[in-house]
Amino acid sequence: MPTSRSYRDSCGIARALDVVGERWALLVVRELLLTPQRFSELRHALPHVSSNLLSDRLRELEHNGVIRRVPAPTEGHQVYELTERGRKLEPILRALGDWGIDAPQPPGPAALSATSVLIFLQGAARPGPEAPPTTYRLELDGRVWTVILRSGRAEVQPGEPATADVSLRTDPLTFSALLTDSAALTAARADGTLAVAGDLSAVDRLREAVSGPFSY
Amino acid sequence: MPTSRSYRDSCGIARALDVVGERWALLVVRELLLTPQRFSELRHALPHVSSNLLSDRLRELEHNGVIRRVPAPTEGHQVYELTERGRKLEPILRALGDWGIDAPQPPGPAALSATSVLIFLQGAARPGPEAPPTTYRLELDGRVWTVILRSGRAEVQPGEPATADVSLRTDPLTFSALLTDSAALTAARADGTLAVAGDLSAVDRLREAVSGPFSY
DNA sequence: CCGGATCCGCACCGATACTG
DNA sequence: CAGTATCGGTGCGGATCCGG
Repeated sequence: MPTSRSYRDSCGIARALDVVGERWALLVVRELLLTPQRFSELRHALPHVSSNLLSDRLRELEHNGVIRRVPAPTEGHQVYELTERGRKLEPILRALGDWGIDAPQPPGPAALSATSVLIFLQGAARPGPEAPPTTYRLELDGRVWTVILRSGRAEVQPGEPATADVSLRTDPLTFSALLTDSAALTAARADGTLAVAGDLSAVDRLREAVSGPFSY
Repeated sequence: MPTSRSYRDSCGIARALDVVGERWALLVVRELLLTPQRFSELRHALPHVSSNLLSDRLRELEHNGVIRRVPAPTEGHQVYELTERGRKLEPILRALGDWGIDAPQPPGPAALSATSVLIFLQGAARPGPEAPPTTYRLELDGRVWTVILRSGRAEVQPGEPATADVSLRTDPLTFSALLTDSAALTAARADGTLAVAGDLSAVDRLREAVSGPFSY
């Protein structure tokens, strides 16, 4: 049964928290920022949420107009996607993520979803505006993304690119390491957690775009 | 005993929620946005939080570097104030409040703190830039605030103004009504929930600054 | 296997009472 | 005034089960 408790406060902040303040709610919204996802994908992206709670949150967020449940276009199943109202949470979540970057890492093994890294990449990458556009085919957790470094920023889209300068297949954690550690590329190729094809130097440009002088 | 559970997720959003995602935490931060407050003031501003939970949250937020506990300058007691890190949550809370404005009002009687209305006023008021500055002495819940309509925005400060065009004494809910309802002024004066002295027309300018053509 | 639903134990929460 | 102590209820976490 979905939760229904309120702060009983007229303030807009409290009313917002009445809707998206319950545990896991904002992380579900985060997962839907880049593309609609199905139940099992959300479970995989948020491995520490129990299925009943995820089910409750989805129902609650749907009831409050933040997400909607739609049949997937080509297949038989259904997916969850943000409504226009839910999409308005995007700048808030980005700001919250920037604030949380300075918070200590949780102890022990921590999850990292594909959406999380890609949102970080999208927000942090500042490729030199004069650099030629570079297109990446990125396969993370079995899903394909298109990343384009172009005109001073990183564009991230779900699905296959028309053409790609380089193709990567790995997990989100390894990909995250690629973005910050110049030695991670060869290490990850060696132990098989990363498969690369195409222009290897494009990976370095990705890292430089995130950590480089254009970052700030 | 303070809560200590984590999303165990490396994403910045999740780490931010590990710090300020527990129930009531962000509302405590909201209360401290305009001025430091003491324990009893926080209890009065958040009447639905139990004292033990408030105590836990304050300890937790202090431990995580969001607030700090300092001795009040002139008196014997102590107050809670935001740290520099805590203050960085201000734009996030304002954005969240804007988002929550479109959420339904909670059913039944709802609280409204002085800080909440003043934050709303500060964010929504767009007085005409050419209008002469107006200073208000505002007494809400026994605490005095200075509000100045000047150069296209509303400045809100704790404490007594040097001089004031008008003085108001009322509760936050009534003051909120003054900001949106042109008939509320005479009604509130009639039933004694509002005491006014000085330039009455200045109250109208306050409401016009919030709802007027300069609002958007 | 996917998309949940059911069950259970516990930590968190909410309300009240109590204390220095 | 500024919390602490206590206690019942419930949201949450973890596991298992079930229909398609």
